[in-house]
Amino acid sequence: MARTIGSNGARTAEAIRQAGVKLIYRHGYEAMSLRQLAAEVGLQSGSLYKYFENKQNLLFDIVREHMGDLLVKAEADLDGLTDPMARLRTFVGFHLRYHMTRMAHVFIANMEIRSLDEVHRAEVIGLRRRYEGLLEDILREGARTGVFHVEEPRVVTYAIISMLTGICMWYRPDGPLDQDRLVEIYTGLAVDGVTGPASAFAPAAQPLKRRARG
Amino acid sequence: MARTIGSNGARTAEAIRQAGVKLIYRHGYEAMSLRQLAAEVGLQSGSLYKYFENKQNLLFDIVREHMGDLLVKAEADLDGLTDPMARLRTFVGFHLRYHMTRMAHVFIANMEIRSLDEVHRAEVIGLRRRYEGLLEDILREGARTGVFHVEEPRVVTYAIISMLTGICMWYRPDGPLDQDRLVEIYTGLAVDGVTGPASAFAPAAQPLKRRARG
DNA sequence: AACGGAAACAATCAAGCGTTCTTTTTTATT
DNA sequence: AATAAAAAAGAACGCTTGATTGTTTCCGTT
Repeated sequence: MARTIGSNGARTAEAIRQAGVKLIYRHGYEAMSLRQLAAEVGLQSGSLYKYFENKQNLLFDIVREHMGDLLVKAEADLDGLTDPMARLRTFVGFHLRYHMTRMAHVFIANMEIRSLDEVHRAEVIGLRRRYEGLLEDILREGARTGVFHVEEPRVVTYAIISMLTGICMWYRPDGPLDQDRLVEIYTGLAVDGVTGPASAFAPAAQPLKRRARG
Repeated sequence: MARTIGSNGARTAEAIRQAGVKLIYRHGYEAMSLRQLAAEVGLQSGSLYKYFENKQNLLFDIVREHMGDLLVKAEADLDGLTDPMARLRTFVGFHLRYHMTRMAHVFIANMEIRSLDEVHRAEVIGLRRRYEGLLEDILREGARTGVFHVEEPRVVTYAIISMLTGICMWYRPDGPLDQDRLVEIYTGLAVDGVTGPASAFAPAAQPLKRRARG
């Protein structure tokens, strides 16, 4: 056999992409072999090289497209909103919904950055930094106008994004709580976290019996 | 050559452990080869098998010990405290400090669970569940006594733990903020998040221009 | 109907993998 | 000093890996 009946380059390319996401999500980039990937799509491993330069580039393509998509869509959602509180709520809602519907992509983009070579990694990290910058700017503006009590916007940005992204680790579409409810809960946590009184003070020493010894 | 001068089993075992953590952290479990690990310790790859049964068991030993340690030390820190607020602050402080001083272990334990075979994974997940249960119980008790406004303790547990654990992704000991300051910030976020008003209501529809389309 | 390019197969390569086994050297014990 | 045990070397194993190449078949266009 050689070219198979009904074969179509565009369709195969998309199938490889999807299978790649699935397998990298499940086994990790290094652990996924190209023969495994080829079998998933119904090809021989050598045929994959019609669709990417090498294994590394497959990963890079997937991750970069994801990060670019995330950034563009977040900016679009925030576009036109000026009130920091509205922007924060929008950001939280967007981030959560995006992550709940693309868990595999998100997981890969966050976890396999280390598997990218230096050049590719730098580009992806740049995109991520721009994305984080969206939230950081919101927090700075809210702090400036006094709506938020945030002394360290950078740290709080990391904290909130970690909190939201963590939903990828356990969310299941058929779980007891639907997406809207989860967005409510997380939005409440984020809003309370940046508006609450505790972060406005330098708190007294914690009532610890003893410190963590770890 | 065979046995090298000054060689000592206990010391080598510890060196292998440490090098294993370092390499798995840096490259991932699958990507770390035993020849790489052996070279790091100054051995031949075959000699490693005096110290573990196989590669899988090395990972399991590292992860299980970490999770067990985390659980035991958290329980010790919380021991004797009854006030939910004090317990929450203690938990947050413990978790953060532990994660700031053992970033590699934590990262491995969280990320390489999927690389464990079924039996080992089940045991590790059980330990993790017990650890999460500590916080969940704190939240439930606080909600019962009315100090906390938490409707979904399970979800909020995941949210807080993700937020805290995320510090492993960026914390550097030589950064501008010291551990105490970071504990303050994160504790403020957590406390405000569970005591603030927003989570007490079913919030109105978000002021979104449009929903995330991801 | 014929042709050129697209699509996939099939075979191959060197390198590296985890693992096992035997041998050699060092250390500790008597 | 002799001996047993510990520690590591080193060679070998069967396999799989990512990657390359040449060939064959199908398809869309003219």
